[in-house]
Amino acid sequence: MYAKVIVDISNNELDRIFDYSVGDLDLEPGCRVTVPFGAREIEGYVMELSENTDCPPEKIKPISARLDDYPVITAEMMELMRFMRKKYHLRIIDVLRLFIPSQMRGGKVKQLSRKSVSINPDVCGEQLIKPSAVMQKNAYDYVRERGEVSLSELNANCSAASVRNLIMRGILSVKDVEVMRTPYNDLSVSDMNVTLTAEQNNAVERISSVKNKTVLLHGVTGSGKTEVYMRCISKALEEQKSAIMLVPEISLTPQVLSSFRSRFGSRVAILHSGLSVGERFDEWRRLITGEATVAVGARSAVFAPLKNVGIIIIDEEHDSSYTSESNPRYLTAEIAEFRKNYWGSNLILGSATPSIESYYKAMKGEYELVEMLNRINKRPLPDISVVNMCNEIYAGNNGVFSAKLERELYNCIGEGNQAMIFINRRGYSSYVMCRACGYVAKCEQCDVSLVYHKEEDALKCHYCGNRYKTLAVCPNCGSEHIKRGYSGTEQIAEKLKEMFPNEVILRMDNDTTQNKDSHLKILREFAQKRAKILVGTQMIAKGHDFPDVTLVGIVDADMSLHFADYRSVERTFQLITQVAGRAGRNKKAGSVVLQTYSPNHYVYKYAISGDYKRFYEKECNLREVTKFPPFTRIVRILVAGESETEVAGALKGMYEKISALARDDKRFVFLNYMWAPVRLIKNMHRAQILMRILPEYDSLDEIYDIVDEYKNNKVSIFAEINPNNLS
DNA sequence: AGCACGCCGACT
DNA sequence: GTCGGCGTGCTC
Repeated sequence: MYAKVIVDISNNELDRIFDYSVGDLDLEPGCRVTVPFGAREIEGYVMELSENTDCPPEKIKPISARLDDYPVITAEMMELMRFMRKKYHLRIIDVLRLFIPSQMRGGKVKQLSRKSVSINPDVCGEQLIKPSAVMQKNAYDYVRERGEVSLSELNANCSAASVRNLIMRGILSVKDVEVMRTPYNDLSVSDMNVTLTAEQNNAVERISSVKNKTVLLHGVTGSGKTEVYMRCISKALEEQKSAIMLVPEISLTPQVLSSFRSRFGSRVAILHSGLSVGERFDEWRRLITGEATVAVGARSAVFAPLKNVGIIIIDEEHDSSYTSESNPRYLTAEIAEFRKNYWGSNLILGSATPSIESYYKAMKGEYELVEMLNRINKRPLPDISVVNMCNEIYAGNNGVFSAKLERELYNCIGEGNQAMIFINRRGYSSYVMCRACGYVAKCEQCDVSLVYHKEEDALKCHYCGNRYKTLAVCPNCGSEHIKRGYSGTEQIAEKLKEMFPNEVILRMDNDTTQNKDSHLKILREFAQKRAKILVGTQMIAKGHDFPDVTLVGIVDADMSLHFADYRSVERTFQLITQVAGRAGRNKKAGSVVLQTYSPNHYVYKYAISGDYKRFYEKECNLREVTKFPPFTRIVRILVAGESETEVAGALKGMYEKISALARDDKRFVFLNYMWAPVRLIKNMHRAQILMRILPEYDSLDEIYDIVDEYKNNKVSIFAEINPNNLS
């Protein structure tokens, strides 16, 4: 018998089966094993067992050992692997690595076990313990009264020497009991006996009345989607099925987790990056063993090793964290779709601002559309006012705040309320420039301007992370007139400090949230009202409810609008809706001040009135006319390499072959090659081919084949579909 | 990936 | 004379 093994090394040459002889090992497909490979011993996965091999017999070596007592890759995951391999053109091992906790590989984490002591029923203890051995009798009684105790507890309460003696004589028996490190186990249980609104009820009914469907749940902010999700999960559990619930990484707060814990107790397993390695491993194992049947987590939890999945939920469906940015790129919704089909369950995509692509599918009937358009308790939407920043400049105001926002800030803080100031990106107006000669500080290895970080007093490259000393004089002309910008959040925090010298101002962005839970800490501080104003990037838009926030300022709504990305308008709509939703969550009315240099852009009109449908129609029409997704697929092939000529050569070669594909048809709406917008990163020259393909040409195999042909050790090439950013 | 095998420069 | 530089080739 031969085992077809994939070795745990991510390399194109090794992305194939190696045959090993099984010997008398007990193996199944999906087992993790160790095998001799060349001169070393490595881990691998059994793909299948077969009586046949194409390999010359003298080359075949035996499997060294089986690693776990259960197959780590289930039959479903084997199929999913094949699906992803084909769809995203990934290596087998890169997909398999997504399926199991990384710390499991290489034997890094061990199962945590504890010695448990009980009375050995086969030995008559009472008679064996001499009446004089008081300490032994004590220990024996201690165990008898409790039935089973941990060895450490027993040793702490009784004489350790006597315990050892009793164990040695077999009067007490010891066994290893596995301990699960369950995160957030100490969270308080809250009562959740809420009655559903008619709309919520209708949503639950609609969802449970369909089978093997994807449901787009369009529910405005505050319409109570979470409760709907929970009811659907309950229904799945009642049918002895399991459930997967995905949320954006940033909103995996203790609040969210505790509400799931209190509803479903220990049946919930939590998977996310904040857990310790041991916790993550144990949560994963609770799922694969069936001990837990509800998986809650960020993107990667879509691979939760559950059987009999009854429902999959993707909350905030439009969120960009569902597309993996690096290495194995995949779309979470497509994975969920596969698993939904595999188990014949339902998939719910929930959002207040669905992505244009998803809503388009709902309109075409590919998805079921379920709507919840009313807020619970009929809370009014906050009042959004748009300020034209061009007028401010006319009026001589060059500051970051408009007169209106400044006035409202004073009012809000004066009345003892809280305010949030939202800014679109970090590194805003933060490049370093010499005013005498116009020199701009750039990274030595990347083709980008450096960003001044005030707290570190250093210049940093946002692409490679290199740090540089702050410039005292211009390296070009020697002038001392160097303008050091601030990052956007820093600049605003400073301005607010001037306005409110006695108030604490919190700042939250990529720089202040380097540590694991610093972002939760900042939000908690704000929730406890230890600060009146919170300044931050996207990350302040999600997660918490702050009942005392009555004012939200959006300083630069345009920033995402004029991005060179077809999704920039819908992102802006989503952002405004989400940020505005932070104001007036409670009884107090909220107001939103939105500052922009393009006040007449249609996105603001629809965002202010909260009219998603009209916005969708407008945006979708535009996409159809301009031939952007969902009416085409954008493919970007990025070539990077040390040698400029090698990069250019591969680029041209691929471009010609790809153009030839369209000789007999009109599949490309657009096809061209160019240098990447950021031409140099870490000393690697970067160039790209961009194309937009009509959806009827659904296979990208030909393009992938061309890409493979040009890959070598001089240039790295990868293809990306509908990329999120084009740097 | 990583380790072995293999063929040319500066050292006890 | 040998120690060791890292180029390329293979791993069931």
